[in-house]
Amino acid sequence: MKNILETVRIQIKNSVRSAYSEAIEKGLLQKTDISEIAVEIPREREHGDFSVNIAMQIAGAIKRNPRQIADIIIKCVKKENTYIDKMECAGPGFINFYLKNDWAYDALEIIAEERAQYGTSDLGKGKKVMVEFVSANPTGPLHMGNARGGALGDCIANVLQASGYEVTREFYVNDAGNQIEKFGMSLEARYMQQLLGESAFPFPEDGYMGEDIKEHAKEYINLYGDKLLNADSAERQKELAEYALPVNLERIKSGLKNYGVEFDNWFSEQSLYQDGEVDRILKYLKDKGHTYEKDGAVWFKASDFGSEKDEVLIRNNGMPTYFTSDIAYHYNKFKKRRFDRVINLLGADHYGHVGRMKAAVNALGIEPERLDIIIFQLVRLYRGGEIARMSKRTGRAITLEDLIEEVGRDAARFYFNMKTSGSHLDFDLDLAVKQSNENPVYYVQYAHARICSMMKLLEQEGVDINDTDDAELSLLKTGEELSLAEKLAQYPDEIKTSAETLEPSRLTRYALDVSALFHSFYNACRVKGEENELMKARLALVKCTAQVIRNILGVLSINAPERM
RNA sequence: GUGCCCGUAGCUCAUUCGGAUAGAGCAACGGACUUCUAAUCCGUUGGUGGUGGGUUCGAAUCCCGCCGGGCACGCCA
Repeated sequence: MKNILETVRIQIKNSVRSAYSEAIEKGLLQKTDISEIAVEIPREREHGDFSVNIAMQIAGAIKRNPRQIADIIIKCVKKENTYIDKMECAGPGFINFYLKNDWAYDALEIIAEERAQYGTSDLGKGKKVMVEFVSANPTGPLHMGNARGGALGDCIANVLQASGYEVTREFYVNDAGNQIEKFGMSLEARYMQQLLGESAFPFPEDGYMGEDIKEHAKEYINLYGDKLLNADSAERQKELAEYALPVNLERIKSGLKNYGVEFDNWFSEQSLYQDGEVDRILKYLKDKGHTYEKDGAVWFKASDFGSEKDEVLIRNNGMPTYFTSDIAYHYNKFKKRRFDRVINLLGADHYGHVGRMKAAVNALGIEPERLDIIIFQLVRLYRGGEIARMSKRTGRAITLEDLIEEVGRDAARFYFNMKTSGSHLDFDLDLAVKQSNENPVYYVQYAHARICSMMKLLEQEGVDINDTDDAELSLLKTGEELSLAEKLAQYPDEIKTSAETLEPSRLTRYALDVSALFHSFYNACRVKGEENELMKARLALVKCTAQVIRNILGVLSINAPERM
C-alpha cells in the first residue's frame, strides 16, 4: 500500500513550495501561483533522479530569468528529513534533484514487507465497478477482436482490483434479437441441406456461413436424427437455436477460461425481456417525454442528450432494437445493482454505440461520467503477407482457440496488452508462430526463472535464502543495482497510473524495463560466491525483483515460471 | 460528404496528459559463456516525427489546413 515515489514527489513539492515562500519573504522573488508543481523523472540519468520545471513556468509571470529563479529556489530548499541529497540548475532552468540512495533501499524494504500486496492501493476506496467485456455474439466462436478485448478487459479489471475497487467482470450474452433469428435460419438451412442435399434448401443470403453452423447441424442430427424434418419452420429454427446456443456458450466459456479470463457473471439479454425490464424502461422514457413516434417506429430523443441523432427504440414491426435492451441493461447495472462505475469495452466497429449509450444513461438520470466506454481498435490478421478476414461469415475466421494453440496463452495476452487500446494492431500469424520463442513475454518470464534458479542453487549450498531481513542494503552501490532498485520502486505508481488511465499496456512495458535492468544486473554482478554481507544484500534485491515480476504478471494473468 | 482513431528508424511500437541530445524490441553488423540459465549481456549502424502553417521560453505532443490508412454514420448487433 506504500508508494515511495509518491512520498518522494510530495517531499520535493513541499520543499520547493516552502523554498519559494521563503524566497518571497526575503524579497528574492515575486509572488505568483505555483499550485501545480510537476515532478518528473528525467529521461537522462545525468539529469538526476527527479526534476522540476517550475522556474521556467513562472519565469514569464514574474519576469525573471528562469535559471536565476532556479538558483534562488535551490538555495532556499531545506533538505532536512528528506531524501534530497543535492540539487542542480540545468538546461534552460530545470531544477534537478539527486536523491540519497536511501529511497531505493527503503523501497526494497517495502517490497519485502508487502510482498504480493506491493503495488496495491486504496485509490478506488471500495467503490463498486463493473467491467463488461468480450460480450461476443453467442452465434459463433470467439475471434481476434474478442481476444484483444478479453486480454484488455481482464487486465483493466485486475488493475482496478489492485487499486482498491470492488470489481465485477461481466459478459453480456446477446441471446435475443435479430442475430439469434439469423442463427436459427442458418442452422435450419444447414440441417435441411444435410438431410436433403445442398440444393434442396436455399441458404439465407445474410446467414452465418461458418463451418461451425454445419457442425451444429450434423451433431444435432447425430443426437436427434430427422425429427425436425417435417416440423414447422419457425419451430425448427427455434429448436435448433435453443440446442446450439448453450453449446456455443459452453465453448466460449471454456475458451476464455483457457485464456485466463473468468467472469463473475454471465448476463442474459433475454432475461431483460422476460423480467419486463425492457418494457419498464420504455414506459419510463415515454413518461419522461424522451420518445416520439415517426414512420410507425418509436424513437428516443438522443439529440436532447448530446447525441448527434435520434435512435429507434421500437421498429415499425413492433420489435425493440438492441439499443433498447441495452438501455434496460444499463439501468439494471446502475440503478438495480448500484454500480458506482461501469466500464464497457467495445471494438472500434461499435463506435456508433458510444454517443447514444451516453445519451441514454443521461436520460435515465445517471451522470454520464460514471460510464466509461473504451473503444479498442480492431485487430488485423495477416497470413502469408495478406490480410486474413476475421468475419464469422467467411467460415475461415481464426478463433481464439487457434490463437492459443499457435502462440500460447501467455504470449497472446502479453502481446495484446503491449499496445495502447487506441492503436491499430496488426497480428502476423506466420510471424507469431515462427517467432514465438522470441516473444517479449519470454524475456520477462526468463528473468523470473533465472532468479528462482539462482535461489535454488544458493539454497543447495546451505544459504538460508529467507534470512535477508537484516541485509545491509547500503552495500548495493553499482549503477546496475541502484537502477534496478529504483525501477522496482516505481511499481505502485505504474499500477496507479494504469488504473487512472484504464490503460494496462504500460505494465507490459514496465515489465520489460524491469527485466532488462535485471538481466543487465545479472551480467554485471554476481550473487553466489560474493562475500556474505554483499551476497545477502544482492539476494534481497533479487528477491524483490522476482516479487515485482510476479505481481505484474499476476495482474496480466500470465504465468511466472520457476524454470524454463 | 460528416464524425472518431491512427501516421515516429527497414519492421512492430514507446515517448510518463508541452520539456533537456525523440527511445526500446525485432532485423543487420561486431564482441562476451571453464564461474548463479547465452531464451542473456555489451557495443555499432539506422530519424527532415506524413506534410504546411500557428500558439510559446520550449511542440512528436496543443490548434488549423492538406495528404495517406482504418472504422463508423442501419427500423443490424
